[in-house]
Amino acid sequence: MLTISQLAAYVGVTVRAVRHYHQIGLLPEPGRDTSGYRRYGAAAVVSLIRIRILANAGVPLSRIGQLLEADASTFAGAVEEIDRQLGDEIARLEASRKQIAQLAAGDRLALPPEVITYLDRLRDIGVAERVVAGERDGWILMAARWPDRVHEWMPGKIAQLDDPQLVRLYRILSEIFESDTGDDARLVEAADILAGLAEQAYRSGEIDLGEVGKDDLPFDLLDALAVEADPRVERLLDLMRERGWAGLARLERLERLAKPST
Amino acid sequence: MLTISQLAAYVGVTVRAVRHYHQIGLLPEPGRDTSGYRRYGAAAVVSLIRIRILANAGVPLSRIGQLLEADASTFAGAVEEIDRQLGDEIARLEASRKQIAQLAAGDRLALPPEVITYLDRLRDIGVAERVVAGERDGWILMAARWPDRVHEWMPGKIAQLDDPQLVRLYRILSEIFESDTGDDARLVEAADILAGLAEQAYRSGEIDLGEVGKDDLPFDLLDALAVEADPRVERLLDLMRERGWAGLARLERLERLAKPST
DNA sequence: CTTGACCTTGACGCTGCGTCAACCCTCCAT
DNA sequence: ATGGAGGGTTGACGCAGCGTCAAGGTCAAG
Repeated sequence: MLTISQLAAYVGVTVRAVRHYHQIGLLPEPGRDTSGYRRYGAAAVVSLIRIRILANAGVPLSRIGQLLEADASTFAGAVEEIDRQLGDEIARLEASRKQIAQLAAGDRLALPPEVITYLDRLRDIGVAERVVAGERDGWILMAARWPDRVHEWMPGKIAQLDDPQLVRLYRILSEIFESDTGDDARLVEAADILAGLAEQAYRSGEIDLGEVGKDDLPFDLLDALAVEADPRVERLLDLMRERGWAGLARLERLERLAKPST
Repeated sequence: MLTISQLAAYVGVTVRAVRHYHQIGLLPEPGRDTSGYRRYGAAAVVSLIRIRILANAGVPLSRIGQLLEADASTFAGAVEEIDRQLGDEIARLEASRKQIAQLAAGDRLALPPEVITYLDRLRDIGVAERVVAGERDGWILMAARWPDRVHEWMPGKIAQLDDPQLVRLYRILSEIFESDTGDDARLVEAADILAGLAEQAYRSGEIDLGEVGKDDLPFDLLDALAVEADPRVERLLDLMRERGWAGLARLERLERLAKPST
């Protein structure tokens, strides 16, 4: 008769595992000797080995009990199902691996490569890192809402960076948000340029976003994100409203001019 | 400002997950409104998205916090390590899949194919299913102790089945253990044949097991297994001892004849 | 008799949440 | 004003498969 540690050693499992199998009813509790120690016979060794064979094959403990008493066809069916589950699990992990490889390659953000390109172009133009980081977070929001559309938009966005007006705008914004002073004249200047660009886009019809434009939340979030990053953006929003435009990430023409808010 | 369910819906996670991230300090607790509800700004949305990007890539939650604040090289190193871990996990699962495929193919026991062949030969010879099952369990014990040696032994074992004496022995044992009567004459007959075979093997030197023979435990287990399967085996052991042999699975010559035990 | 190795039960820890439970808040229709 | 639906809150258990103390009782050897 074997003690629990001898049993465990023969089969190559831990004592704790054996006791666990007792707890869940997978391996029957053996008789005890006078001092209360568990004593195992050879049949228990065989049972434990068969349990481990299935467990090593990835069968969940909760199913091993049934499998050990199943007839051949039930067994085959169960094995097939477990194989499918293992396959799914492997597929999930391999998908994870691809994801993480992209993380390592990209700007460590898993943004589409076009967006990375766009952000790098901004840096080239001389845009401040804080502003680039804001843009990056904005595109994270966009990519989360419309993962498949973002790469359609980026060529247009990159092309827009050839517009000298836009470049000037970004540079002024960089100056503002890099300094800690509240230089209102600069903000007014930015608002004027932005309003001009909006007017131009509006007339050329570019501003039509299709059904994307109907979902307000992402654009509200983008504006809120900018305000959270720097409260002076609130003032910029006011200035835009004075000029007949609501919002910032998505500019909308106001029907009647709003009074400047207090 | 968003409620927790709006935040969760935007990012595509459950409310419970968001609260979990608060609990483990991965996502900072936001401010509360007058009624105690959590209220989230846009920055929280971005944080949550970034958390999910890493989590979907298989990064454990406990490491995501560090990763989000890591510089580029730290990040790259960590990503590499996580990729290795994912690779290990995938390898483990694929090993499991192979195992389970073998289970489905074999006698649903993961015994080496030679053993399956041997057991089938026993059935062909007319050995009772109970006895075959006993042999099977015995080989499970052997395969657990010497997984690499079993297939070396099987050709010899299979060849032995051509010996008419051995076939007769198996048939007598089948008769004995299929009936519920204690037919002692049959047991004596079996013991005589077995002793004869042992004598023959001993003289031809076949009985030398090398270093395998030095490990008593597996052979003790085999004998115990037989006794547990049918107590009449105890009588068989006695009969063998009377004939100068100890054990059953591995027969050893006794120096001086033991008195028959009571 | 002591020491060290082994046995016992009981209980918490890990991962990433799912799922009650029991209760409070808000808004809308009646 | 009220009631009900559909939010929100904390607290706690459950899941898989054991690892790892804790706080003892037991056994074999020196």
